Amino acid sequence: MNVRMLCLGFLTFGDSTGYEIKKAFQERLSLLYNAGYGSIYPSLNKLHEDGLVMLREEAQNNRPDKKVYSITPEGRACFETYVQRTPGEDHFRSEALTTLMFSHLLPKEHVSDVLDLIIATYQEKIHLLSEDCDMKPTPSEKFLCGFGVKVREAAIDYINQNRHMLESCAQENSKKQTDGVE
Amino acid sequence: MNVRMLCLGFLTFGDSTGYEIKKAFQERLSLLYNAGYGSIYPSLNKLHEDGLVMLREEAQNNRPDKKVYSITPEGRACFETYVQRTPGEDHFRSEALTTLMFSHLLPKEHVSDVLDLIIATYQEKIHLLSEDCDMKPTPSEKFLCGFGVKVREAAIDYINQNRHMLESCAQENSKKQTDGVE
DNA sequence: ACCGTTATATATCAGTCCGATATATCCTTG
DNA sequence: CAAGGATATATCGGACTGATATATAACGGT
Repeated sequence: MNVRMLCLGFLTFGDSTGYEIKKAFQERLSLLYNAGYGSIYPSLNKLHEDGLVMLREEAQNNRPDKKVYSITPEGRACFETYVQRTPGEDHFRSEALTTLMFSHLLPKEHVSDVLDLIIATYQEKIHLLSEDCDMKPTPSEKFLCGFGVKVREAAIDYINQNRHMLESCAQENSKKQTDGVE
Repeated sequence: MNVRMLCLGFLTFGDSTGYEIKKAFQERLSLLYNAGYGSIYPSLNKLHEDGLVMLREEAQNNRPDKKVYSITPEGRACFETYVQRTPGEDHFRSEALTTLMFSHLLPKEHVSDVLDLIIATYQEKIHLLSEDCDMKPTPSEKFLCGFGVKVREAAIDYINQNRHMLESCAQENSKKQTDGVE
């Protein structure tokens, strides 16, 4: 599932510009997948080349022409086939948790700070998602929203219950200067 | 946190070859980060150019020379500074859940199949992690292992409790051929 | 009135990453 | 004795990220 296919997917909901597709990624899919202009505009060009979308340019006063894309029958068929394939595996990447794999090199304080940061970040995300959840237009988005909340709640619980495992193997000496015992 | 820095990080545990670093990614960090040879070998070259690692080549019978890398004092200093930065945000990407954002285009059966697949995949991962957890050498890795289990358990619970939200908005008509009502 | 920020709207580019592929040999398993 | 997996290197195309560039309108604050 690459950005190209997801652009095509968003166009099944209706005509759209690159700019609007970017917003759709952010508002509807950012929990699972995100894409920037650097991926979206080239994707739309490629889809147009391949005849999977059509393009009409709308002139605007003192702004770049709006390029409105719409999906063609071939594009729709292509996406429907694609979306019925067996999906690949999930990927999770966390810089914060990765950092904690090197607890043996870190002052104890920093380990605690990173854990607190993770919890705070998750909590804020939970807060945002909980507010949004009811307003989401489709059941799919409500489902996803709830998913994001539940998983983060479980993560916070786990961290609170097990953080001592990491904090106890970090370096005791927090000061690197003028404490010279070594 | 890119592959280059993580290679440097693994070398704080001891000297290693590119091949062994690949294994370390897989065995110790694959829950959070994964890297292939296509990233690792160029990273090691760059680190060597920058004087952050040293290289000694060990000749072997009928095999490519083993290139054993070791971290230099500059490399160690660089990594310790790097690892104390405030870490960036987590990223989660799921092709399966992304697929489900397009439930309105999918036959009901397929939605159920994808949900079952997600659960089965998570359950298998939980099984593997549970077995491995006790054998992990460092507290950091035990912590992470448990994290992977808990989060997936929460995900499975959520999916089982809420899957009807997705299944009810999928297309009823499962057969696309020779059922021609439309 | 002015200034900073956000929103609209396009596009490109360097750096980075992923997955596949290539090469070569040894060891294990059926 | 063949097939497949482990050891060990390396490269390449395609894809993605984040930053940057270009313009202008609208809005709020001082």
